[in-house]
Amino acid sequence: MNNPDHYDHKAVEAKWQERWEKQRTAEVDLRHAQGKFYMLNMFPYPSGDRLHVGHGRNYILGDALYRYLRMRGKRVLNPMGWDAFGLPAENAAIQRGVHPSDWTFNNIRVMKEQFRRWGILYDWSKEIASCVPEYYRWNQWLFLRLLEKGLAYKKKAPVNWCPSCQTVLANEQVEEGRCERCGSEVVQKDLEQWFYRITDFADRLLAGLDDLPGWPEKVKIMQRNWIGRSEGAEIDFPLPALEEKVTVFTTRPDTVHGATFLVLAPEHPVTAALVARHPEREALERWVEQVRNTPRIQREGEDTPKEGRDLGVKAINPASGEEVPVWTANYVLPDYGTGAIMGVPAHDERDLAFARQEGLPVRLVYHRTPDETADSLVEANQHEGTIANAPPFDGLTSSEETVKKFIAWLEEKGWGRGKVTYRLRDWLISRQRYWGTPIPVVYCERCGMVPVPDDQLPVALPYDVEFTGREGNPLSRSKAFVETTCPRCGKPARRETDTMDTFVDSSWYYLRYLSPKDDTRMFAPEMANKWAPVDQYIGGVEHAILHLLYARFVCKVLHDFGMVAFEEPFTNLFNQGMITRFSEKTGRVEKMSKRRGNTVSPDELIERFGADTERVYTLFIGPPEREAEWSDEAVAGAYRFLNRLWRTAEKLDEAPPNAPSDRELERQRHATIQRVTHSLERFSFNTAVAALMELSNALARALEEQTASRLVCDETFDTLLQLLHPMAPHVTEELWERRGHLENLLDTEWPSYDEAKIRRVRITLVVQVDGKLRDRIEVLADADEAEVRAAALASDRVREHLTGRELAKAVVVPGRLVNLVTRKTA
RNA sequence: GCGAAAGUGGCGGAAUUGGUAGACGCGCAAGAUUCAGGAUCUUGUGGUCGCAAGGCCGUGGGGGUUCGAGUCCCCCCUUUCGCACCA
Repeated sequence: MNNPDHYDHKAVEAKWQERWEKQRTAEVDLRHAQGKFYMLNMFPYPSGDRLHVGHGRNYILGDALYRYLRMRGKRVLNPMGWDAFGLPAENAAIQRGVHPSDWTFNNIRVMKEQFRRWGILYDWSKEIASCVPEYYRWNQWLFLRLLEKGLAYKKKAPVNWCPSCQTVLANEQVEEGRCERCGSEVVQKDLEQWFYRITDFADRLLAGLDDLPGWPEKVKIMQRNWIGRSEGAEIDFPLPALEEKVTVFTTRPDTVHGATFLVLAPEHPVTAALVARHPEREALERWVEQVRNTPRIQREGEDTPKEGRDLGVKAINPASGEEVPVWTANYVLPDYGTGAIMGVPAHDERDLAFARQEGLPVRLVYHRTPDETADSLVEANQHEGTIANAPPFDGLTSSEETVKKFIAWLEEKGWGRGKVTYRLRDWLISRQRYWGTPIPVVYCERCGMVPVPDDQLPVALPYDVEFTGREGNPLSRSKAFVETTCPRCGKPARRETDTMDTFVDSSWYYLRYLSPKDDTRMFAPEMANKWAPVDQYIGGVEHAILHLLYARFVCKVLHDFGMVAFEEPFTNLFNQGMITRFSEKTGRVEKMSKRRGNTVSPDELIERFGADTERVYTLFIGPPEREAEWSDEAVAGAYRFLNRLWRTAEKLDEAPPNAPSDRELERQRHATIQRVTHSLERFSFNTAVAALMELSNALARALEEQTASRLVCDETFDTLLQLLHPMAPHVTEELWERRGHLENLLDTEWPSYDEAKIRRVRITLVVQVDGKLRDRIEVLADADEAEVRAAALASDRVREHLTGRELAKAVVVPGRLVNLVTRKTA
């Protein structure tokens, strides 16, 4: 590249990357935490695909922030690691015959090199990978503690099974009835599975959100919805036929008198009992089976059509004393509330639809008008009116108070009790796959399930395993792994072959960075309490629920164990938006991905324009929290900008010793420092780059027109390099060095601005006619009296109202807001 | 259906939070350079009327508050995202 129009970005970038690596620029001695700032990018999964510029946005953003904070004098820890367990590694093994471990470490090598080429500074001395025994043994250790406390347990339950991935999925991993990873339709299976009791923490997870002002509102709302707290009551409906009770959950116990039927989920145990004694038993069994295997959730839009069967017995509504029929229907979910509801068609849309469809009676509790009847009901009456025919509550109107009175009454009568229900389910952590953390328990014929003792950890994955793609977990076919002895009695025993969900790995990794090599404990609490919680966490919104909820849960557990002093792992959270681009395959602008064939390779981009160009363009593309469309053409703009900067450096010595408009360039220089500083505080990198382009243009113009002095041009240029460094680290370091500065640019102090130099005064002229306010005129000018006058005089609006003589007489005081009261002569 | 965010030139987007709308960049146009293309540089670029000076219109639509509204209030429309039979 001998073209004089371009600087040699390849040489410059290689030079600085090598120097940063050699000097271990990003390494932090964790023993000193004075002025600490812990920032963290979500650690990536080392998949076989090379990172594209869409991924780059995430890391470039983090690095720019890192460099900025460092220049602000913070002691910044910015570590990186690998979320290295997971399905793709195993699939690669099946498809290509590579061992998941070898495949993963090779990918790590490749990705690490990509980070280097972006000029990203991570403290690699703290690197972790979740797939090594030194890491995952602590997953096992934590599992054992949870088991001791009853927070980990095994139960047989209907679970989501992905037939394509051959494993179960957590609720959080099912989207619209499909596997979030491969898109296959998920089926329900009854399996023995391991769970973490996250539901015990539902209230704390909910309350904790209020202490996170640094989190996007959107994420907090999503978590609140996911936890789905609702207050109401459980009510027992006697079922004489079975000599037991059916308990329902409702948020509207005040409508209990209007319950004209019960509906049980098809999965409800009482359903099974009633089906068994039903005359049409076989037909009903077939129907139940079919409902259970049909996903409840429709693709989009409408609800699944309601379908139900009369189970042929009556229950007793305790409030009204009436007999009500007991049904089972597909619109009642088995795992919410008690899996059974009271049907109150008058006051619930769904119950009304079902009652109308099946010809079930409707009974009003609340009346909006005295003559309102059940037949006149067009749609369910949700919240309005006055109670009638529901002694002893007649005359009450719908309110929280009324609900409380009903609950108290139900409790007094022994018919029910107040109850809070959550949508949140326990976290299903078992996976029937090889490439994950083995669950450390063994099964002994004599002792049953026995936890592996701490001193036998880690339970390591065997390397020598066959990956055939046949059904079942490859781990269960490894004799060397499965066959063991009982730690309690020494008799032959079998190991658990389920492995843990990879979200277990990522639920506490931020703590491991703080003592990555400690082989005596999960992490060092004294370090954790010095450096954690994470001050700034950066990652995609796709983790708004899964990862972030689990990490918050585990943090609270560790807090309860006395291992950390805090309850929330991430103080500030930033979700960067996705990069999109037109896809030839789909014909639409979509998220950049290999599958859609719309990726842009940073390797080629860096080859042609350099990493700094990609960085500047990526940060300039738009507000980082929003989605942005990649433009192949617009990249050139960033490239031109950097080259112009390079050329400007060569012209600096042409500036004259003295020049007329120093003041204007000075003003702009200080204003730019202010703008860039404020922009970076708000993650507004796009406007920061714009401000720097403006300053760069102004400097180039001043040099061209010889209007600013050498001294001011030099100062302006140095400031430009400093402010630009977080965005374009290589080229700025190179220019900085060439200008004879001895210290690395990254280690310089962020420039400060002089408010007095940049102040523009806003002057408000109040125009009064005969003592009455007529108009108020604002004039913007530099903080100089003469200029204020000139600006005021130049204002058309002023001329409309005031004569020149009046203005000349007026006293102008420089300041933030100045009133210039005068009177208009008619 | 519920919840949240957002609608500004041909495009991505600015607007010191009520004070010169369209910064910065892309694209486009003209010119310079070049055998040519590309690259680079300079100038121009919201719409409209005008030779020009300048005028008028203009931030999804309609009202309102204000000397002044992209910004505040009310009513609509559209788009995106999240949740969705949660009783």
